[in-house]
Amino acid sequence: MPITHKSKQGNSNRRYTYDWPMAALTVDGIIFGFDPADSKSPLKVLLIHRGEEPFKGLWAIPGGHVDIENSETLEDAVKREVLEEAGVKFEYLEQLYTFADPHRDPRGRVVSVSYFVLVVKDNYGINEKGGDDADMAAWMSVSKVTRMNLAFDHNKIIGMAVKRLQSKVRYAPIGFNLLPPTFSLVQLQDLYEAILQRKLDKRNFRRRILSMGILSEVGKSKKGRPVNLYRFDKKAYERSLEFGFNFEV
Amino acid sequence: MPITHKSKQGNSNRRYTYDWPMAALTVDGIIFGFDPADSKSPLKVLLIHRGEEPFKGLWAIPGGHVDIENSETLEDAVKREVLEEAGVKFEYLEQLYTFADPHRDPRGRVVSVSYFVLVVKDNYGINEKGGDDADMAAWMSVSKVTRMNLAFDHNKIIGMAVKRLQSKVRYAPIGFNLLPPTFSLVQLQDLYEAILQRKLDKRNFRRRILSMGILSEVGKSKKGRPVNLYRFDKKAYERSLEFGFNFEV
DNA sequence: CCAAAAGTGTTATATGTACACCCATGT
DNA sequence: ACATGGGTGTACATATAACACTTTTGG
Repeated sequence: MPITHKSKQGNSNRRYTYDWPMAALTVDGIIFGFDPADSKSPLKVLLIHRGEEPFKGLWAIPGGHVDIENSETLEDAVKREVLEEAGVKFEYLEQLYTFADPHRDPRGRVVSVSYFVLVVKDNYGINEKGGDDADMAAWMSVSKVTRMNLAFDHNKIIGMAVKRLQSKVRYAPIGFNLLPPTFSLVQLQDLYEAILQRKLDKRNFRRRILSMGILSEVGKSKKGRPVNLYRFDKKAYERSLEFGFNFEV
Repeated sequence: MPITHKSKQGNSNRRYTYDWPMAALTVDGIIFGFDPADSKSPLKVLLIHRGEEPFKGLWAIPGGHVDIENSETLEDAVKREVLEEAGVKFEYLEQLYTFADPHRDPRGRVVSVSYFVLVVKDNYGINEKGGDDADMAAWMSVSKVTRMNLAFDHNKIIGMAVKRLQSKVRYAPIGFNLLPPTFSLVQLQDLYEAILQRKLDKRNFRRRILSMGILSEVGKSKKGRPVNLYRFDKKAYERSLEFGFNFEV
């Protein structure tokens, strides 16, 4: 039975006893970022290089145990883990799916509630410790990651997260969470093209986005040819919602 | 990182001890059924009347513990609980959301993975034990349930399930799982109107559904005026999918 | 003056939406 | 013969999709 494990520490405080075996509860955060500098595949996901077994040497989604003792919520656990393991603060968080296959972790029954996280990649302060064997964080292109062999069932998890991002970005204004507060329409379109993995018509895209009335103009860029800059106007968006408005790209 | 330790204390009952407190893992099934006999509010959800504390006397969603000892999957747990508690076999099952608020159950930390279940209501064999104090199952109108005070956080759960049903029924052919294998277009439209809570135009609805080419005619009803009967043609639907077809109502 | 990237309208086609009467049956 | 509920087509409005050139700047 997979839940049986020898104890390693002779004197650990095993103070908590139950009538039945219990599952461990963890959270995982699939952290997406957008890096315009990589014009080939700007959509990134943050992974951790595992320094320990199981799956030592493979890349994995950041995550860890929920602190039941301190009544930690799942969302707080994700925030904590993502900050600890990846040094990242995020804008947008949403529960993705719960993975609970009995054999997904060779150490025992581990239930993972996965969360879908969007960050402005500029804000990162991740631990990119060169060739070190310890845990190390890195932004990797989604297109590359989906062809890698990841730890645990993390290929499946990332696959689901990417699908969710692709579908949700089309009917909810979540993409803005991947951009700095102020952005150009070209940047926004590049973001959508990276996520949806197809080219969009420039004029149709601009007309559609602008006609929604959820962007505010905040001036022009100073360097180079003046570019119109916008910010996402959350207030205007919420006002529109009340009149049955539907965001849709 | 030790996760679980199992030990026997004495010979009588097995005790399981851990280094940290653990959360209990349960599943809940929000079971929807469609009852054309109730023309006023035909969309039903199956609830259990609680015979014990906490929340004794209130109605709740059927559910229960996952059998970790026997490496039960979450889906198997839902199937088992729903069959045990409600006597129902179902057609369609999908994970809805994981509810894990630290105080959602007064007895301790309980994480519930909820599942969204569709059944053909004719097939039921539920325990409707009159005025008994024991657990008792009943089909209740969704419109009524959303105005009742349910046990635990079950109002929230049902609210989310109804929203999911409403959105998903529009872009996936899941509604057919609430109807008998053979049905008329009028029945199908009644179903959609009950779920979406608005009237649909008869001619537009029929044209749209038939033009998808995912229904097969299987003859006419014998009693009364002849009514065209159809079945959902899953094969045809899947073939269409490969050519980029999108179900949408 | 040339390269690079931002910005801008019009037209054809497809899709969605509104709407009212006839027909077959059981009573 | 009448009440009930199933069945059917058209016209108009709106939304989508395809398409190429001009402008502004820095080098």
